[in-house]
Amino acid sequence: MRVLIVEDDADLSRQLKSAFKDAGYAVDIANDGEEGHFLGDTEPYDAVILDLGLPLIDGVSVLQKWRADGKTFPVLILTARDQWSEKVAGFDAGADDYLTKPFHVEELMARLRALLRRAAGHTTDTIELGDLMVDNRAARAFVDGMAIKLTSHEFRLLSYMAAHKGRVISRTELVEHIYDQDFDRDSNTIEVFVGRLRKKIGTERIETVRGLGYRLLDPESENTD
Amino acid sequence: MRVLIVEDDADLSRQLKSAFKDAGYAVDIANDGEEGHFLGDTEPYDAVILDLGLPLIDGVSVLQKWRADGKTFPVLILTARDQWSEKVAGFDAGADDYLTKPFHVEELMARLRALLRRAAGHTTDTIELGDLMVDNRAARAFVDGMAIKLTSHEFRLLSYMAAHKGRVISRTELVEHIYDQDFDRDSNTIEVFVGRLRKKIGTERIETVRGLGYRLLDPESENTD
DNA sequence: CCTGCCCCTGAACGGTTTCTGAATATAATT
DNA sequence: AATTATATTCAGAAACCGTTCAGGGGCAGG
Repeated sequence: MRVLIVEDDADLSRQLKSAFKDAGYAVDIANDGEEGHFLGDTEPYDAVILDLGLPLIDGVSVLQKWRADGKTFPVLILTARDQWSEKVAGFDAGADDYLTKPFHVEELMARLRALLRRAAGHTTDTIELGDLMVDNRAARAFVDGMAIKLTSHEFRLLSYMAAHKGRVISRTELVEHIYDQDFDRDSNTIEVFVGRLRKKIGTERIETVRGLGYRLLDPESENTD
Repeated sequence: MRVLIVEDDADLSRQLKSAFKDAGYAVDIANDGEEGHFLGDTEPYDAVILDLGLPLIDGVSVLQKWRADGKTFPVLILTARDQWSEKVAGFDAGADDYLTKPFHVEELMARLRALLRRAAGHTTDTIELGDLMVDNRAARAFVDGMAIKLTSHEFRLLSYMAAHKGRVISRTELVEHIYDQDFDRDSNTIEVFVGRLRKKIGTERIETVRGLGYRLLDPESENTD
């Protein structure tokens, strides 16, 4: 983890740098708003600690610039005591947290951990198979970046197959996973859905394994020959 | 957005509930740690405000239990002044932010907005979807710069959908997040609200995904065809 | 304290999409 | 070529959704 500290009080920044290094972070220091802005813009930090009272450019402006440029790293701002209106301004500029000076270093560390933990909570909900992408969170599928319109059962089918891509999946298994309990399956609904799905995402993507079921092909891991 | 407040001071919790309702949130109150723990475990909150000094079970324990159970909603803890060691314990138990009593309600709101915003992956209080803008801070919406008159529930609906733009949101999820506890969802109020909202912001902005729910379109990221 | 207004709720109805199941056509296997 | 498995097509049925409306409740202004 790499952290940027933008702070003009040299004593404080040195102290913080030392404490953070001990805790296992890589730390950069900027002594004024200009330098801070430049570093934040050009280096890939995991988090930033930003003093609001800075020479050259003030902290809120630096933060606004970063956010306007699409920087998303978590930012913890440091403010003087009893400046709660300033804190609110900082939040509205896109800060994720703040701390009032003076503070205990231990508390700053705890807050930083909380921010990093939170930022890491990203789990991708999408599955890609060549130029086919299945987005389970949005309940959509894309071919070549183009959204495909699928009905709810079509999507369920695709989603399940995508989660088990490359494997042969029996009709029974499909039925069990895309329908709830009571479904009277002496009908050919699965074949019908596979047909409709093929029409929408391309026939060749779903392979029929005669006597066993279907297989959704994953171009990444095909050793076809 | 639906919020849980766990606070034993009845005056304070009543005051907060009223302020939050005015700001367009659905709010539940728990008066002690036990009730708070139960509600947080069983209801899908978007955020929780948790007092650390509570009857029956203390706040830190409640939080630990939630996190151990895999609850990920953002939690803002309230502490008495100068109890910073308690705050650190709260952070390590998985809190996302804290506020020291006494505080300005306005500041609590700003912090809550920041938490919700962060949970939604945004950095500002306003969300734009083409020429539709949702301002969560002012609880207003604009189309083409013109303010739209929305009732409180219409706004809640829009706000929640905007926070999850591009994603399909089920009716159940909508009901759970725009109403507080006691609501008998054997009705079609959601459809009614969606209808009214469409009439105000334009029908085409909310896509119906049959069998799944609704999706608020984000023109920035549509490659539909 | 009362009145009027606005908003929310819940139900009914009608139109539309989607699902199902069967019939028919095509492909694979022996 | 016969047999079996899978595809395709289609129509009726079911599920789903949009709309409308009346009743009721809360809030603000009188």
